[in-house]
Amino acid sequence: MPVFDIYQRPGFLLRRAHQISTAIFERSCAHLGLTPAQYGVLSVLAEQPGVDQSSLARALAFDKVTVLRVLQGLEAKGLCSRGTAPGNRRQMAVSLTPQGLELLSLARQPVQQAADLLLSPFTPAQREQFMGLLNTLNASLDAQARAGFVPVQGLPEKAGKRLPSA
Amino acid sequence: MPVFDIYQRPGFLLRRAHQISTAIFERSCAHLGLTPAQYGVLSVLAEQPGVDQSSLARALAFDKVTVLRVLQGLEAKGLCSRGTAPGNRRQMAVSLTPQGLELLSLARQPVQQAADLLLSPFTPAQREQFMGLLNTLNASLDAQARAGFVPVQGLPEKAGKRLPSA
DNA sequence: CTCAATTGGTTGGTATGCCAACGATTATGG
DNA sequence: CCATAATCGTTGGCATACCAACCAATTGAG
Repeated sequence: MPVFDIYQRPGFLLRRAHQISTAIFERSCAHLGLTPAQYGVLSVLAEQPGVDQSSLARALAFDKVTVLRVLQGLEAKGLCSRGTAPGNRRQMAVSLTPQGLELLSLARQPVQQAADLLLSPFTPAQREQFMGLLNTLNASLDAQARAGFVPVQGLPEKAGKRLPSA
Repeated sequence: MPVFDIYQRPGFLLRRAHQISTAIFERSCAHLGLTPAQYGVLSVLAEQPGVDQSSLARALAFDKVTVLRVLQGLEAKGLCSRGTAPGNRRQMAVSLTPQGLELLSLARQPVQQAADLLLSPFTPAQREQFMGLLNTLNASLDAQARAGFVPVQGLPEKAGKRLPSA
């Protein structure tokens, strides 16, 4: 009789790893009151000022409702602002406020520390393997996810091809 | 400037992989109306009839409130039953109903198919690597998680031999 | 150009994952 | 033995992740 089989299901291991990951992130950024989702939104806003909510959701593979709620939270804290997009009255143009940009810069270090801690059980070679395997899984099974993913800036490659590099 | 850096944060990749994993699981078990969390609870209940809710939570690394809510859902569907534990009036003894056991047996196949699909992007060697890396990460960073994890029955050779009170 | 299909944002609902706090009960230490 | 600790279940609240449905606006087909 091996170990209780649920403990060797890939889904269970992924759930636990994700649970650990968010705990580490939130502890690193506790002094900033920043969650992983909020950090992701701020990052995209810094890269694409004025994006609409649907594009923002796709850039992070979030549900559009989730993006709406995260934005409402950020807006209440004065970190971003929303307004009807010029040229398309059904879109909302979202941008960082100066405070949002400031907070994002303050977050860089703790976010990096969180990532380092998360990978700390691995050797450098294992880190490469780990990231590579996750990228492979995510790219291959992209279509299985319910939330669409259209990476920002990468000149969305439709299916497969990554690393724009040029 | 490489790819937008958030896309290479391990936390982001883990989040996406977990998102894909749950989507696959729920699609596989949609005809049974079973979520990953519910399947986990049913599995532990089958292994440890009469467990209390806190032990159940620890066996799955769930928050005790999450376990409570999942159990309320399962109870409403007639899949488990709860009652004051004999010998300890503050504990709830939880057990599977015959329907719960039946549903669990019906779930085995789709759950296995979900796991196979999740690992389908990998070669057999990569599957070993992937599971191994996740196990290493989870074991090493166990203390970072907010929800405690006490595996059931597994005789885990990692830190802290548990072996419940006989 | 007009009507149908699609898209963008919102609302409301369910499920998971946390926290803080509470009463009840049990376990511990003096 | 008794006062205090810790534990168990519960409630309420917040954040993420979905779905379904809706309306307003835009896009496309004929």
